[in-house]
Amino acid sequence: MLHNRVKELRARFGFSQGELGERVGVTRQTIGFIEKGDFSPSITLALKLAREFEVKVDELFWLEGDKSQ
Amino acid sequence: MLHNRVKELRARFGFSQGELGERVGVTRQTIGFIEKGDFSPSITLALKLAREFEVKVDELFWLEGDKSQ
DNA sequence: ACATAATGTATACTATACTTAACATAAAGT
DNA sequence: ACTTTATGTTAAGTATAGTATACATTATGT
Repeated sequence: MLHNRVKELRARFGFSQGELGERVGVTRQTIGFIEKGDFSPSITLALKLAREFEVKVDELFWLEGDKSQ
Repeated sequence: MLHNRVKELRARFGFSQGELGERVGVTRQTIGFIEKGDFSPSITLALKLAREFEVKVDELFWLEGDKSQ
Protein backbone atom coordinates (compact mmCIF):
# COMPACT_ATOMS: atom_id res chain seq x y z
CA MET A 1 0.00 0.00 0.00
CA LEU A 2 1.37 3.36 -1.08
CA HIS A 3 1.14 6.57 0.91
CA ASN A 4 2.06 10.16 0.06
CA ARG A 5 2.17 13.72 1.33
CA VAL A 6 1.22 15.46 -1.91
CA LYS A 7 -1.92 17.11 -0.56
CA GLU A 8 -0.14 18.39 2.52
CA LEU A 9 2.82 19.82 0.60
CA ARG A 10 0.64 21.26 -2.13
CA ALA A 11 -1.31 23.16 0.55
CA ARG A 12 1.91 24.34 2.15
CA PHE A 13 3.06 25.73 -1.20
CA GLY A 14 -0.34 27.25 -1.89
CA PHE A 15 -0.84 25.49 -5.20
CA SER A 16 -4.20 24.43 -6.57
CA GLN A 17 -4.39 20.96 -8.05
CA GLY A 18 -4.53 22.57 -11.49
CA GLU A 19 -1.46 24.71 -10.87
CA LEU A 20 0.58 21.81 -9.57
CA GLY A 21 -0.51 19.61 -12.46
CA GLU A 22 0.57 22.30 -14.89
CA ARG A 23 3.98 22.60 -13.24
CA VAL A 24 4.68 18.88 -13.46
CA GLY A 25 2.91 18.23 -16.77
CA VAL A 26 -0.27 16.37 -15.82
CA THR A 27 -3.93 17.27 -15.45
CA ARG A 28 -5.62 18.34 -12.22
CA GLN A 29 -7.51 15.04 -12.15
CA THR A 30 -4.23 13.15 -12.06
CA ILE A 31 -3.13 15.18 -9.04
CA GLY A 32 -6.50 14.51 -7.43
CA PHE A 33 -6.22 10.78 -8.03
CA ILE A 34 -2.71 10.67 -6.56
CA GLU A 35 -3.82 12.57 -3.45
CA LYS A 36 -6.72 10.18 -3.06
CA GLY A 37 -4.31 7.26 -3.35
CA ASP A 38 -6.14 5.93 -6.39
CA PHE A 39 -2.97 4.94 -8.14
CA SER A 40 0.77 4.69 -8.05
CA PRO A 41 2.29 7.34 -10.35
CA SER A 42 5.33 6.76 -12.51
CA ILE A 43 8.74 7.41 -10.99
CA THR A 44 9.14 10.20 -13.54
CA LEU A 45 6.10 12.03 -12.20
CA ALA A 46 7.11 11.29 -8.60
CA LEU A 47 10.53 12.84 -9.25
CA LYS A 48 8.95 15.94 -10.75
CA LEU A 49 6.62 16.33 -7.77
CA ALA A 50 9.49 15.89 -5.30
CA ARG A 51 11.54 18.44 -7.23
CA GLU A 52 8.63 20.89 -7.11
CA PHE A 53 8.36 20.53 -3.34
CA GLU A 54 12.11 20.41 -2.81
CA VAL A 55 12.02 17.10 -0.96
CA LYS A 56 13.34 13.64 -1.71
CA VAL A 57 11.00 11.17 -3.36
CA ASP A 58 11.25 8.98 -0.26
CA GLU A 59 9.84 11.81 1.85
CA LEU A 60 6.92 12.26 -0.51
CA PHE A 61 5.99 8.63 -1.20
CA TRP A 62 6.46 5.53 0.93
CA LEU A 63 5.20 1.98 1.21
CA GLU A 64 2.93 0.93 4.06
CA GLY A 65 4.91 -0.40 6.98
CA ASP A 66 8.18 0.76 5.51
CA LYS A 67 9.92 2.85 8.13
CA SER A 68 13.36 2.08 6.68
CA GLN A 69 15.80 4.92 5.99
CA MET B 1 14.72 11.60 -19.77
CA LEU B 2 15.02 9.13 -16.92
CA HIS B 3 18.25 7.50 -15.77
CA ASN B 4 18.93 4.78 -13.21
CA ARG B 5 21.61 2.70 -11.54
CA VAL B 6 19.69 -0.58 -11.33
CA LYS B 7 22.13 -2.59 -13.45
CA GLU B 8 25.11 -1.32 -11.46
CA LEU B 9 23.57 -2.02 -8.06
CA ARG B 10 22.16 -5.36 -9.11
CA ALA B 11 25.67 -6.41 -10.14
CA ARG B 12 27.07 -5.16 -6.85
CA PHE B 13 24.54 -7.30 -4.96
CA GLY B 14 25.18 -10.28 -7.21
CA PHE B 15 21.55 -10.69 -8.24
CA SER B 16 20.44 -12.02 -11.59
CA GLN B 17 17.61 -10.12 -13.29
CA GLY B 18 15.34 -13.04 -12.43
CA GLU B 19 16.32 -13.03 -8.76
CA LEU B 20 15.85 -9.29 -8.41
CA GLY B 21 12.51 -9.45 -10.19
CA GLU B 22 11.37 -12.16 -7.82
CA ARG B 23 12.39 -10.10 -4.79
CA VAL B 24 10.43 -7.05 -5.90
CA GLY B 25 7.54 -8.88 -7.51
CA VAL B 26 8.06 -8.43 -11.27
CA THR B 27 9.40 -10.57 -14.10
CA ARG B 28 12.99 -10.63 -15.28
CA GLN B 29 11.90 -8.92 -18.49
CA THR B 30 10.62 -5.96 -16.52
CA ILE B 31 14.01 -5.61 -14.80
CA GLY B 32 15.69 -5.88 -18.18
CA PHE B 33 13.49 -3.16 -19.66
CA ILE B 34 14.14 -0.83 -16.73
CA GLU B 35 17.91 -1.33 -17.01
CA LYS B 36 17.69 -0.60 -20.72
CA GLY B 37 15.75 2.56 -19.95
CA ASP B 38 12.80 1.33 -21.96
CA PHE B 39 10.26 2.64 -19.51
CA SER B 40 9.58 4.54 -16.33
CA PRO B 41 8.46 2.13 -13.59
CA SER B 42 5.80 2.95 -11.04
CA ILE B 43 6.88 4.66 -7.82
CA THR B 44 5.80 1.51 -6.01
CA LEU B 45 8.29 -0.60 -7.93
CA ALA B 46 10.96 2.10 -7.63
CA LEU B 47 10.51 2.12 -3.84
CA LYS B 48 10.83 -1.66 -3.69
CA LEU B 49 14.01 -1.59 -5.77
CA ALA B 50 15.50 1.16 -3.61
CA ARG B 51 14.61 -0.80 -0.48
CA GLU B 52 16.27 -3.88 -1.91
CA PHE B 53 19.49 -1.96 -2.57
CA GLU B 54 19.27 0.05 0.64
CA VAL B 55 19.46 3.39 -1.13
CA LYS B 56 17.05 6.28 -1.53
CA VAL B 57 14.89 6.36 -4.63
CA ASP B 58 16.60 9.60 -5.65
CA GLU B 59 19.95 7.80 -5.69
CA LEU B 60 18.56 5.05 -7.90
CA PHE B 61 16.49 7.09 -10.38
CA TRP B 62 16.92 10.67 -11.56
CA LEU B 63 15.79 12.95 -14.35
CA GLU B 64 18.22 14.08 -17.04
CA GLY B 65 19.88 17.33 -16.11
CA ASP B 66 18.55 17.21 -12.59
CA LYS B 67 21.50 17.61 -10.26
CA SER B 68 19.32 19.04 -7.50
CA GLN B 69 19.55 17.70 -3.95
C1' DA C 1 31.24 -31.16 -27.09
C1' DC C 2 27.40 -30.68 -24.15
C1' DA C 3 24.43 -28.71 -20.43
C1' DT C 4 22.98 -24.95 -17.71
C1' DA C 5 22.28 -20.23 -16.25
C1' DA C 6 21.94 -15.46 -17.48
C1' DT C 7 20.81 -12.06 -20.70
C1' DG C 8 18.86 -9.70 -25.02
C1' DT C 9 15.17 -9.17 -27.72
C1' DA C 10 10.51 -9.58 -30.01
C1' DT C 11 5.51 -10.15 -30.24
C1' DA C 12 1.06 -10.27 -28.37
C1' DC C 13 -1.54 -9.71 -24.44
C1' DT C 14 -3.36 -7.55 -19.90
C1' DA C 15 -3.33 -4.09 -16.27
C1' DT C 16 -3.08 0.42 -15.03
C1' DA C 17 -1.48 5.34 -15.41
C1' DC C 18 -3.13 9.35 -17.34
C1' DT C 19 -6.38 12.29 -20.43
C1' DT C 20 -10.58 14.37 -21.83
C1' DA C 21 -15.03 15.83 -20.97
C1' DA C 22 -18.62 16.44 -18.05
C1' DC C 23 -21.44 17.47 -14.00
C1' DA C 24 -21.95 18.60 -9.08
C1' DT C 25 -20.71 21.06 -4.81
C1' DA C 26 -18.70 24.54 -1.86
C1' DA C 27 -16.32 28.86 -0.90
C1' DA C 28 -15.22 33.67 -1.95
C1' DG C 29 -15.89 37.97 -4.31
C1' DT C 30 -18.85 41.28 -6.74
C1' DA D 1 -28.22 36.55 -6.68
C1' DC D 2 -24.55 35.79 -9.75
C1' DT D 3 -19.82 34.56 -11.24
C1' DT D 4 -15.47 32.52 -10.56
C1' DT D 5 -12.24 29.30 -8.62
C1' DA D 6 -11.17 25.01 -6.49
C1' DT D 7 -12.28 20.40 -5.60
C1' DG D 8 -14.68 15.69 -5.94
C1' DT D 9 -16.07 12.38 -8.79
C1' DT D 10 -17.42 9.45 -12.82
C1' DA D 11 -17.13 7.38 -17.37
C1' DA D 12 -14.83 6.41 -21.63
C1' DG D 13 -10.77 6.59 -24.12
C1' DT D 14 -5.49 6.41 -25.04
C1' DA D 15 -0.77 5.51 -23.70
C1' DT D 16 2.30 2.89 -21.48
C1' DA D 17 3.81 -0.30 -17.66
C1' DG D 18 4.27 -4.98 -16.94
C1' DT D 19 3.28 -10.23 -18.23
C1' DA D 20 3.76 -14.54 -20.81
C1' DT D 21 5.89 -17.09 -24.23
C1' DA D 22 9.45 -17.93 -27.12
C1' DC D 23 13.94 -18.05 -29.43
C1' DA D 24 18.84 -16.65 -29.87
C1' DT D 25 23.36 -15.56 -27.78
C1' DT D 26 26.98 -15.68 -24.48
C1' DA D 27 29.53 -17.39 -20.57
C1' DT D 28 30.66 -21.01 -17.34
C1' DG D 29 31.21 -25.63 -15.86
C1' DT D 30 31.55 -30.52 -16.63
